[in-house]
Amino acid sequence: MDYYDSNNNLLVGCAPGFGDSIQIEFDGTTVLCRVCGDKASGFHYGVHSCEGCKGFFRRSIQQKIQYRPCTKNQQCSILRVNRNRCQYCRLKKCIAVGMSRDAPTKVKRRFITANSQSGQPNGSAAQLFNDHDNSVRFGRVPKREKAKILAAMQQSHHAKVSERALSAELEDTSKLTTAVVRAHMETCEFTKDKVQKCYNTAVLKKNDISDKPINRFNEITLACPLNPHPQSTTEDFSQRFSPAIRGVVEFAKRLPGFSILSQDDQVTLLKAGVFEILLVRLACMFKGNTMLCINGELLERETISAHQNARFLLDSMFKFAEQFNKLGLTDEQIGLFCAVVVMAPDRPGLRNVELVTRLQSHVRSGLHSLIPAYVVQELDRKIPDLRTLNTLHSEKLLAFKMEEQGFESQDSPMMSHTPRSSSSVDSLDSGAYEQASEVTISPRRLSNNSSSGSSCPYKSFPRGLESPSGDSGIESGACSSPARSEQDLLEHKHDDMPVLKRALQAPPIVDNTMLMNEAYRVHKKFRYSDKHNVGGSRAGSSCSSSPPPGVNSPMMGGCSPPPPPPHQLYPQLASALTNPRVPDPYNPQFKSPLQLQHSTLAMKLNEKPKHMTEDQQVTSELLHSIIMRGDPIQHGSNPGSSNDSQVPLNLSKKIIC
Amino acid sequence: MDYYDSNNNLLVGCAPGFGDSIQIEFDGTTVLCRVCGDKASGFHYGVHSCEGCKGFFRRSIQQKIQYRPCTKNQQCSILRVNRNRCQYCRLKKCIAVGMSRDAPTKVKRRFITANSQSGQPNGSAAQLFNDHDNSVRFGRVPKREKAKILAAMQQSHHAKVSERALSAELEDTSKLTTAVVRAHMETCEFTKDKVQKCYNTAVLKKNDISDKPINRFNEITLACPLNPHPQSTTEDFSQRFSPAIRGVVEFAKRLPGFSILSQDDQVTLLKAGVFEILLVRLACMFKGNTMLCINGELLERETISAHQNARFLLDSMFKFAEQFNKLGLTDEQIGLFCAVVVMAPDRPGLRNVELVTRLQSHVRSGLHSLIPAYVVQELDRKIPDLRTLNTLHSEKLLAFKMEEQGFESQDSPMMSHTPRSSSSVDSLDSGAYEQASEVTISPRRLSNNSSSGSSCPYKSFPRGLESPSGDSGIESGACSSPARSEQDLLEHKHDDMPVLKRALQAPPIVDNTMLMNEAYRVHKKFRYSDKHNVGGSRAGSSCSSSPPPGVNSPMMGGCSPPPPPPHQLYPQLASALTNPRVPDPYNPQFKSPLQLQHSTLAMKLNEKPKHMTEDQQVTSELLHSIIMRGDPIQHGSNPGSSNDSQVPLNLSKKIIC
DNA sequence: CAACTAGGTCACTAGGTCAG
DNA sequence: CTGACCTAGTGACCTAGTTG
Repeated sequence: MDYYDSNNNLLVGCAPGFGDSIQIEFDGTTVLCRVCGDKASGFHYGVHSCEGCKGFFRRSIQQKIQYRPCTKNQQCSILRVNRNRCQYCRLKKCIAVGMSRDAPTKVKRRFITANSQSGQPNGSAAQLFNDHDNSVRFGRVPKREKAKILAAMQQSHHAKVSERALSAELEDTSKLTTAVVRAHMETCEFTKDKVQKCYNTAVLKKNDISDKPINRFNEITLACPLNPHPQSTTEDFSQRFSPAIRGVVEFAKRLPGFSILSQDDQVTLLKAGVFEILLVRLACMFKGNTMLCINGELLERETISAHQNARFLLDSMFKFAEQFNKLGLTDEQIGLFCAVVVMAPDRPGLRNVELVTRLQSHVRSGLHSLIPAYVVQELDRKIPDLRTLNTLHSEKLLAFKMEEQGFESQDSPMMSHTPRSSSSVDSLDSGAYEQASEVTISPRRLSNNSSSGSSCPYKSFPRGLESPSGDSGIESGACSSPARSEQDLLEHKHDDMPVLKRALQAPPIVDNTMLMNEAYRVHKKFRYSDKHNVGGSRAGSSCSSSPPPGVNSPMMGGCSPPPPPPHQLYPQLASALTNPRVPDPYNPQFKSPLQLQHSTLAMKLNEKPKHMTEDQQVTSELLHSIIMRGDPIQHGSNPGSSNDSQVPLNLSKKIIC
Repeated sequence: MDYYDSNNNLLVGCAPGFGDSIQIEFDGTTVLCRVCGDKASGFHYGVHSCEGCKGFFRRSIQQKIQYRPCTKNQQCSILRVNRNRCQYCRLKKCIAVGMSRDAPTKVKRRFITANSQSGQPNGSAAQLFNDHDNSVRFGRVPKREKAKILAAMQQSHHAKVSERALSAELEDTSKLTTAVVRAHMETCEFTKDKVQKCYNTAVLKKNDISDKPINRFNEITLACPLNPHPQSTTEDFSQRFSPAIRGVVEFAKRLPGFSILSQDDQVTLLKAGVFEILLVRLACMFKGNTMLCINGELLERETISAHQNARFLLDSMFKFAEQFNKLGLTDEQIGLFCAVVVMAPDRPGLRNVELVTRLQSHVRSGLHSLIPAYVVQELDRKIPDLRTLNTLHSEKLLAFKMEEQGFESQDSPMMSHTPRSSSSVDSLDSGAYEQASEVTISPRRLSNNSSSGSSCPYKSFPRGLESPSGDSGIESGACSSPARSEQDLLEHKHDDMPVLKRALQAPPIVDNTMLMNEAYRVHKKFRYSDKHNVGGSRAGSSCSSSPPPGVNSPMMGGCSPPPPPPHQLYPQLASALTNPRVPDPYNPQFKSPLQLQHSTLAMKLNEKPKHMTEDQQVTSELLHSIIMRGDPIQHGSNPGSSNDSQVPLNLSKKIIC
């Protein structure tokens, strides 16, 4: 019982008739504060928040308090238990989640701009600007909104139910193992056989190419996702990189239990783990001193002219791959290991640590069933290495960004002249808190000391910052720093549509309306009163564009998040994340999906703007753009909806071989 | 009058709507510091504490002070008068009682894990995790919580009232004697007649067995609770051992006045005294050079191949039994003597020493009424022997643990890789105080010097520690060290549900709301202000989910601890401790009681995590596991609720004869 | 009106201070 | 170093005012 009551927060976008961006978090029965995760007492300053954060924000803006800047990395996680530790970050978070005295959500405007710039003023994104979204709302809660929340809560409850159902699956190790392995095989383009095929071809190619100028090599090399130094044609680069990432995302999604995590946590895990998984998956692309590029070309280690410091990263990767390959794992075993890596309960910012811990332990037992103990130990020892590489990779990306400025955010001019200054929070320009964006960045440089792979590079970085002191569990044994870097991988600035999260969420479930009773339990708000229009007549009518709650398909499709209303809101990654259980009925017509994708992506970012320094943000941006930019996927056909993962396979095939 | 004014601390879990783990201690009118027992000034760092401990803890964590390790046994009792003697232990205590800068209650998580690992995700322990548990709390105290405290204080007041009522009983020596004797007869399986019966049978058996291989003997022998070296099948061992312990616990509970002690003190007395009582009770099992095992087999002293040093213990026990039996006490007299042993005011860690002293003196006068003075003197001389044996026993258990590592804590992986390092406090992993858990253990080895049985072996142990200096009464004449070892008999790590304590506590009492006025008397906080909404209109309405204070049954049932919410929270020992006045209405359905028992047990431990060195913890763990592991008791049937102690009798019968 | 929220209030606590 | 006292917040409740 406790099993299901533990805070299994679900974050759902509630978008019945309008494509607004209100996010609600539940712990199953109660609406949670978007800032700190405490029980929300209502909708304050445009955001569901608790009394504490409400009061804090009120005081902050009333007295225009300039909190003294965070002494850490301005990335403190804000949770109920520690929300009073750092006022700076708390306010930042408040703003980040959209709190504002009146202002309708800032980000929306941006979207228009970005959209029109992309040369497609005609879209059906019109609904986007209907917004009754998260601006301050007085008075009685509109029925529609209530219905939304109810629906969302039902969905949340559904998650609980499915978690229950899942528990059986989890307990059955062999079943679990099968599921994980299948997820891996179906989403990974770098399985032994596939790679071998490419390899054979590649060797030939290599000979063909060898007479071409060295530049050619570089170009190719850099396109490899493992190389942090993308060439100038970022488009191309990301185009190749993206499917691999999508594969990872898809993999995670198919892991038993993953979908039960709150979307917040799903995103956190993905952001933190995607590169690590990629590393593991791509390990088999390294052989001796050669590296098989995802475009099918084989390169020698020496010929890869890595950018200065990148050499160290490259060497580390070769070393890692070599050692990893030495283990001689089968694809099945690799898959399970990847699952363990994804389900890392020590990623900073995780809300439901306990659940992730449990999930990981299940996967781990699956791993144990497939691998002798000593090998498992070996694998465990690889995890710190992965994290280090993860960090290094982020560092490299950052360095690249620093030097080349090659990545142009398509933002408002404000962005471009202070490319690294603004925190992930856009609303900083909403008045009182410019200071937050004025913090200068001391670009982190990678020291050449080749610290052993299992050390924590973060800790030795010259930052001029206090060493993180026992705050959010960052220093909890394993070095979790890379998670921080990667964490906001998908983060961006334009918009705050929670596409990722929304895409992740399961279809709402009917019934169980009495959940509403429990929402805002403490505050008796949003309490579901059955005397009112529940499954009812009135609700349906007032929610003309959005069906009534409690009704099944149309209602769920309309009033609650999943089958998403705005037609072009689910491009690639988003759709990659879309829950397979939600068939995507939306029209696949897209023109120049690039920009749209961008803004789309952007949406989810704003939703998870925690714990990142400015430079990390830059990294994040770049990665993000890499992920999103090029990936000319057919929208509408939901890659996750088919069990045999046709889409990813096809796509990957185009690229890999 | 002073009688009732003396600090009769009551520790109550206050859990109205949620099964949290906040503990509050009262001296009847004032909230006390959980660390030192001084008057609390408020709820600091998640714990009711005084200004001193608050400041001390603050400085400690702010400056990350590493206090130099306790020169004694790291088990100093922390009281107001001596709290400044040992910073190390003070901080340890602070952490132990749950002080933390943020960290929501550490241990809670564990329970989930342990529980789910046991393969029963569906339980009804749901309420456990609703928590607004003891994490830092700012701002105004919620009404609900205030109500809880009020209720708890009422209960405390009730205790005073009942103590008053009890005083009559205590004053009437004959009545008291009757009650004690009855308690003994009803809970002891080793009364003369019963033993004699077994003895007769056993002699025959012995002859049957005598031709069996020596191993057989060992096996049997080792299963005896008096032998500290359990055989590999701990399950079996503990299965036999456990009922006897339960009998002792039940005995204590039935002692007039015992229930009036704070649960803290009840636990302290029980932990310290259970083995000594057992020794007394089992003395009649020794006859000449033979020992009747609880499984009904008779063994000769020489045939018992005791583990090296255990020989000494065994010899000591034989010697003790011989001398004790020589006194030729009746069961009645033995019962009274046992009562005197339990009510030992010199157990370290006792809060209400004075009350225990008083209770003991009453019992003692009962003893005097039954036994000639010179015999009483003889008995008094036995007490130091008992303590020595207690110590030896603990030592043996420890040694066993050291050698065999046979006892595996079923904890989270984190626990397993540092099996003995973490103190009983789980919150150590909450960040700032790793140091406390990093104390290295110098495994205590039993020296071979066979110091005479009546000396205090503790003092001669090579520990490299300073000799204890007048701190907690440790060297007050009798060697009370065994108490220390035994003290955390019930201690464990998973959880912090104060089941034991809660189980011990009496049902809440109504009325007398003005007690609130007195709480936090010095600090004018929590002062009950009748001008405000007390029994009042508004309060009632605003406290919709929790009934208004001052109202009778529902309020008490809901807002205050005793009728405990989580169904599976009262397994065996816990239920053994359950106050008989609270019939246990909870469903007896249990799956795999082992784990549950374990975690259950675990709960209460964390609540009493004081004064033990790491090795003692190990001992404790083992003992604990012994007690809890095997004891397939039917839950739901409260052993304490029936006056004739059916359950213990039945159980014991299974084992004894 | 009923259902909500911004803002005010003031019971509370983390942290700082400084005599002891 | 300790702990009684102080200050600057914090957040649980309330009220006035807003909206459906």
